[in-house]
Amino acid sequence: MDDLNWRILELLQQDARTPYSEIGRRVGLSAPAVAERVRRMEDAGIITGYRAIVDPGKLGYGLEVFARLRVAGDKHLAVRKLVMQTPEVLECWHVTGEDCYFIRARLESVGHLEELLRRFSVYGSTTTSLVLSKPVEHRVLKAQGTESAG
Amino acid sequence: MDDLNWRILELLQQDARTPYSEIGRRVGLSAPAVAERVRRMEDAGIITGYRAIVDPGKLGYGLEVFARLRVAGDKHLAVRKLVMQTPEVLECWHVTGEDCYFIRARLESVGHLEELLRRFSVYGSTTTSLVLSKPVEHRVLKAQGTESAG
DNA sequence: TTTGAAAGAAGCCACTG
DNA sequence: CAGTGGCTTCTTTCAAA
Repeated sequence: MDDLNWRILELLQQDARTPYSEIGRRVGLSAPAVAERVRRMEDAGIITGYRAIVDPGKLGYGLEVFARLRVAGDKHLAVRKLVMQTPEVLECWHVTGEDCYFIRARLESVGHLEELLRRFSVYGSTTTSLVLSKPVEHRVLKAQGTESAG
Repeated sequence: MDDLNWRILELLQQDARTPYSEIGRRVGLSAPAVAERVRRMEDAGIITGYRAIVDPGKLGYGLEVFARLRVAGDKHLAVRKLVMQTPEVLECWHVTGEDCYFIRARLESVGHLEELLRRFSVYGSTTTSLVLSKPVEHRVLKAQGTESAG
């Protein structure tokens, strides 16, 4: 991971569809050279994929919530299965602390939320927070100080 | 948002670089027709961008944490400014409940975490959870039931 | 890593249902 | 009015140096 790779990575994080030719123009490399560097970062697992970002609010999911779930010791497998099978759950983290699972979900309505919480409360107590706004949404990962990885 | 648009959206969420010709093949449309539908979803704000997904762990940021921040009434602007200026913060949500801000950050070490928490504790008390694993990481948003938006 | 040639994809247009 | 097919331009890929 030299400086050129970081700059390529920044550009692709901002717009995954930037043509290699334009990336090359900006970082001072030919298109095939950029393609080769990207291929290597993919192979190394540094770049794990390319995604279109959609706005759930525009698709009928106006409610975003965090539900923190406090789970009894032997229910973990069941919880994992439930979150994986629940399409409303956009992300789920297993974390340390009293609340074992952080669940971020997108819902159509408050009724929809109540239904979701009922499904989860089988496995423990939930603490729910509505998302009001997002001061930081998709931070682009940049090189900080002197980096080396591999 | 008809069924075709949803299928196009699913494919682009899975791989933002899927060629329109291949999307067309899969949904039964010509490439220009797909391009036109994508353009309209972009214009409508349904698709907000395309991003390369990177693995911070492969780039020296082995620690992922949630820090919940409880903030006094008049410190909100300062907190927003701080999270926006802090590169370690990947996402930040302003939420309802006792903890006003949920902060997801990527760090190099425990020492790095301590330093980050010190910066935030100026504005309130923090509750930190280490991320152990992610049962759900990037859920693809799909049509549920009968959808209509616009 | 670069260059140059070939394959492929995207954008533009007139035309069709 | 959305979709198709052909054409042009740009991009990617592969070979060779």
